[in-house]
Amino acid sequence: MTHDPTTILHDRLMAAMRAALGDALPASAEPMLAPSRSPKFGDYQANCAMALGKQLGKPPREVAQSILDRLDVADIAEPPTIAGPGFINITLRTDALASAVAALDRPGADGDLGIEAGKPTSTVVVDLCGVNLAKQMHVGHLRATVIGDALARLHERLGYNVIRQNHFGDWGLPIAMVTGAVLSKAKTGQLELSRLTLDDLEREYRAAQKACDVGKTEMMLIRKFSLGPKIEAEWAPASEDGESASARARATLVALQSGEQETFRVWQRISEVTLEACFANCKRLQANVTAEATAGESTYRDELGTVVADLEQRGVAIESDGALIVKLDEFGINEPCLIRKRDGGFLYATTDIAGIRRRVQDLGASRAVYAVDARQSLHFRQVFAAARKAGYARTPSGADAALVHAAFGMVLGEDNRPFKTRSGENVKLSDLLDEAVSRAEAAVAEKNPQLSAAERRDVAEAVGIGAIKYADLSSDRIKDYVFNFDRMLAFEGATGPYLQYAHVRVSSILRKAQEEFGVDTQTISGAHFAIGSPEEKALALELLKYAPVVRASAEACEPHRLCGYLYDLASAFARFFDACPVLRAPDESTRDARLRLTALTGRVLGDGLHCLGIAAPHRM
RNA sequence: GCCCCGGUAGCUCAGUUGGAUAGAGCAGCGGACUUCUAAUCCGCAGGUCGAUGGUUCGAAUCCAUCCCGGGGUGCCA
Repeated sequence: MTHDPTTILHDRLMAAMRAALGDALPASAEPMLAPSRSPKFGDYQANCAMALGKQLGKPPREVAQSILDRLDVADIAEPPTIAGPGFINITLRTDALASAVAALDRPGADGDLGIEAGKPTSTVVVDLCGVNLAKQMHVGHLRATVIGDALARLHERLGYNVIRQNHFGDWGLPIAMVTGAVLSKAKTGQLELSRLTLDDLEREYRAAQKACDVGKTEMMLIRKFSLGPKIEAEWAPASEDGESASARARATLVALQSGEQETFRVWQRISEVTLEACFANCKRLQANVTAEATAGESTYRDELGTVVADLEQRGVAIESDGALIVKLDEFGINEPCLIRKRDGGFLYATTDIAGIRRRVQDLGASRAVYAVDARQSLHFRQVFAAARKAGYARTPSGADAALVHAAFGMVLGEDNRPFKTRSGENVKLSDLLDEAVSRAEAAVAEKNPQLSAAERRDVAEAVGIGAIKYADLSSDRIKDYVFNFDRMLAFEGATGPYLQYAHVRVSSILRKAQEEFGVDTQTISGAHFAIGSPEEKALALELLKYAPVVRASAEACEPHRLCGYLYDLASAFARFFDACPVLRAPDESTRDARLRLTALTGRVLGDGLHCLGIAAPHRM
């Protein structure tokens, strides 16, 4: 039997509504039960009477009264009251609140911390990270990695079978350009493959790209504005250089595609070097992105032809101007999805359609989430629609898989422009992490000088990385956000460190309880909850919200909801901490009750931070 | 041109299927430490929710039309 007051009150209200209104009750009617905004309105409020009053043409207060007349909640609540236009305010009985909180703490029918686990699982695929071959990770990847990993963790926590997909950009012409460049430099001994670094690769990538681009824009402008044969002739040699570089790249691509050994081996080595750095960054970010979760675009190379042929054959795709497109007017999208160029080449939409097909048909996803830049929004609308049109998004059971673009905004600098270094370069992710950690270390050294050097480093790592992650996750992901070390690492206010500090205070109390009184977690979990003070009550009510918040956060793919909740919880705990002495409580049973409340708060904070991928240290 | 996303306190942001007096944090001012780690807590002040109309018992939230900012828009990814 459940102890969750929300469930109980919901069901009782529903029953009372039926009894009061009978057949007149609209089928869609809901009690509209929600936690009250302010303690003066009770603990919960039901807002259904106003809506029902409107639908039935009766005064809302009358409707509320007739529901109350048939509402039986005496076992868990004080007598409900009607307020304002027809709000039903409900205050829980303290014994009911205590047993509800106790149920959270005791895995059972309500699950651990109120989250049911072990339900038959369905599969959710989360696209995240999205690094590119031969390129450093930068701030853009930060969001794709941090948000994607948090969404994966949220779903995992709810018992879904989660498959992460690091959609690695390791295929195509630009990739062939670097591969060709590295290959020739390796041959001449200018580069040693075994000592290849990501910095080498990035340098080669840029050089190769420049070599192919040379003269290109100039020639385009000369022709566009008809600047004459003389100027054209001046630029012709440069343009030819660019052309021949591009031709070499195309030749390399052909070699790569046909699996020519030497080229392939170099490409593999480049891939290895890139991913090694990527995994190191992810590990440091505490984002679970590994080799098993990485599926390069190259892994689709044999599927693209099949997919395109299938689409063409079934008339899903049609020819237009020599290209192959999927029209999407029926989805309200004017721009068709281009899946094959006039020259026969495939596009990134082609790969992404194949990606949906793989996720749903092969991996068995009933939900595919993409943590990708909001600028790709049209692209995903097109690709999702095209996949639906093709039937690739239909699961074996015949249901439509949910396709979700968890779009996020840009990271901005203080000037409200895209976050760049002073020289206009992308900021390397590893530099960003280094700086956050070193700033955190300075702060930790100042705040807690007793820590050993080794412990200080560990704490700084947890705090610095946690600060960046919380800052990234805590506002609505669709919005751009301004990156500011001072603000995210400021140890006051709604930050990662604040949450971690709350967790540390819990640990500290529990440690002392053990040291001073020999009270350990076993003993505590047997203690009775007694909700006395307003601070204890507020904390208890906050704890009850945890499970619904995790569910809503995962459902909407919005980690910021959990962030906001954890801040509220940490701050309810801080008020409790301030007002209610635990170890120096007036008597032993109060002490143990408070210890248990403290321990439970610590568990929820730790669990919540874990869902966000933020470390929860025991000291700081 | 068309499409998408934003606009809430000086700054950074929340705001559940429309609900009570629009909430936090920072910055400002004033309090609380022989500490369970003050990386905290309490109080004060701060608002034309971009604008105007509409829908209704009730709108930051829904509808319409504008304004401002950002992004995207058929052969790059």
